[in-house]
Amino acid sequence: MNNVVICEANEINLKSTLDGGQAFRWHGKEDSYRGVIEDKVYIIFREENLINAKCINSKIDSAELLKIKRYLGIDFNLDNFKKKYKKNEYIYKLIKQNQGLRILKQDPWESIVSFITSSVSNISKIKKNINELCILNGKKIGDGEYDYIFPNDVEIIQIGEIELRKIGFGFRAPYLIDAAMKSLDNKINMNSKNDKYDDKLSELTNIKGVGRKVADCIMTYGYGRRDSFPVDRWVRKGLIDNLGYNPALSNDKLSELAQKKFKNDSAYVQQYIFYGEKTS
DNA sequence: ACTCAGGGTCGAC
DNA sequence: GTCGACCCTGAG
Repeated sequence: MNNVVICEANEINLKSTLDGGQAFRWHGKEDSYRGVIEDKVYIIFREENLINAKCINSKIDSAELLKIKRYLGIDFNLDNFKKKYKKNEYIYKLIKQNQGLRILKQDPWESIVSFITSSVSNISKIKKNINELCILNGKKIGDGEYDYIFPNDVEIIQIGEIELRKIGFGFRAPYLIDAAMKSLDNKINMNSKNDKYDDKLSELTNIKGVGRKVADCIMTYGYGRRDSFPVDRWVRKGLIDNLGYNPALSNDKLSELAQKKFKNDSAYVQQYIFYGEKTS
């Protein structure tokens, strides 16, 4: 189990990034988290002023180091982003307060399942649902409580709506089955990079249980898009209370307007508003 | 024991 | 565009 250095400690805040509501399978606290990326278990931790990673399944070579960095979104230049919003008092304050908060690049399928699950739920319940789903699927890859591979579309169909309801997915259970069927039928492109936003939006909102908000989350965290602006109740509050948006507007309309204003910074601006409003 | 709300969406009007 | 229904769970 070799340690590899990911970056300097001030480049990424592990707590807000790994356990702040964009991913639901990282367990730990403050400076050390354990979780699964694809089919391997990693521990990502701070030591002195460096962020390190180790893998319990195999040695981390240079290709795998790149994979981890890509997952953690280390390539995004937070300094430039911060400078750009120096004149926006509210956004600048949030960026300073939450230095090192990054957007992860997760697996599209896992994001689809996770954010369908997130509807009218809360982070602790989403984590509970998602982890029980992985445990039920049973592909264990380590000695830890949560060391399981995420179920694919076929496996979710095999588990079935009844079992999903039994482990607490509630009305979201049939939505997950619908998503799995569409994935299996190749109705969802898992590799799309340069799709037009509106095309990707309609592809995703075709899935039952996926409206604009959930689709925006999937595009942000699963497809690595930066032009999507998910608006939930927290982001709504931030936009209205602090950026002067009209409280009469729907979340969908707010998302559309914010996206127009922030363009390719949309995802990051949203992330800082979400985290800031939720933790204040 | 009872109410309330949590990273919304669906279907019917 | 508006409105009730939808499952479950932890907090107060």
